[in-house]
Amino acid sequence: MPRQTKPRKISEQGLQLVARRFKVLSEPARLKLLMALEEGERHVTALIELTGLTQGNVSKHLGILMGEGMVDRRKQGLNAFYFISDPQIIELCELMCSKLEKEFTRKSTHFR
Amino acid sequence: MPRQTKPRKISEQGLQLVARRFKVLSEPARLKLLMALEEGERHVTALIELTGLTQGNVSKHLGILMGEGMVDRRKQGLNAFYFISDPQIIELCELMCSKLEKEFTRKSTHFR
DNA sequence: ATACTATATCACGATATAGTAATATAACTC
DNA sequence: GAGTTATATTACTATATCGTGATATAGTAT
Repeated sequence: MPRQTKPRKISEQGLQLVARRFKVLSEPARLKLLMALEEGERHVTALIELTGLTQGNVSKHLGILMGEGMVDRRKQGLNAFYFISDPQIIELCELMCSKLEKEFTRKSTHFR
Repeated sequence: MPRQTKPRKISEQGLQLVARRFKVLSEPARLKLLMALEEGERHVTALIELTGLTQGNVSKHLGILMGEGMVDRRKQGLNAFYFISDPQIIELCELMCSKLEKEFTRKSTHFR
């Protein structure tokens, strides 16, 4: 089957940007946080409970996610409410998940 | 705007699998290799030239890509021809690229 | 068998990143 | 202001992974 889309020409720098984005998604802790934010904004303490991560760790990873523009924050009093600022990120994760699901389902049929 | 898809429930193990897949894509060297394979199979020496990576390094990264089932190999005499075994991987990269492209294009308009 | 080529693997040093514990900051309450 | 709570930041250790150089393996040719 031939390809539908033409190969894209990407510079070294472009590749590094792409790699960095993927790297942000390559950490279970950050994926956990993104999933916890899927249903709407959450403040840090809630995220600590939802994810089981420690406070400092949550803060750090949220910082990384924010640095890449995947989440943003709204401060209100003592609380910081985080939310997903780039819904396409969730799509990417969804795609990867359904990919894996299909893959394993397919493989499992080899044993029936 | 409300979400179209329901949040997915993923176990700790599932998250780790997803993270691992993303991690494979989080390396410029491996992205370079995948891009070089986009137009069809290539043998290792060709990949060395196309990517500018060293031989050992190419072999190592191809091994990692193969370990995750993203590429596969066909041996023919002295040569090893690698090819993309999971076209969806390319889709994922495409998605990330076009995402970044749009994002930067949009940002650039803020300065006109 | 020897020599040669293509690829894979190994051992290593250097770097990056995760997690933790401790501390700093900032907003609120009294 | 003193005390308290929520979050951010810092310093540190441990681990993982990259790239490299050297070596091993396997196919080919003479």
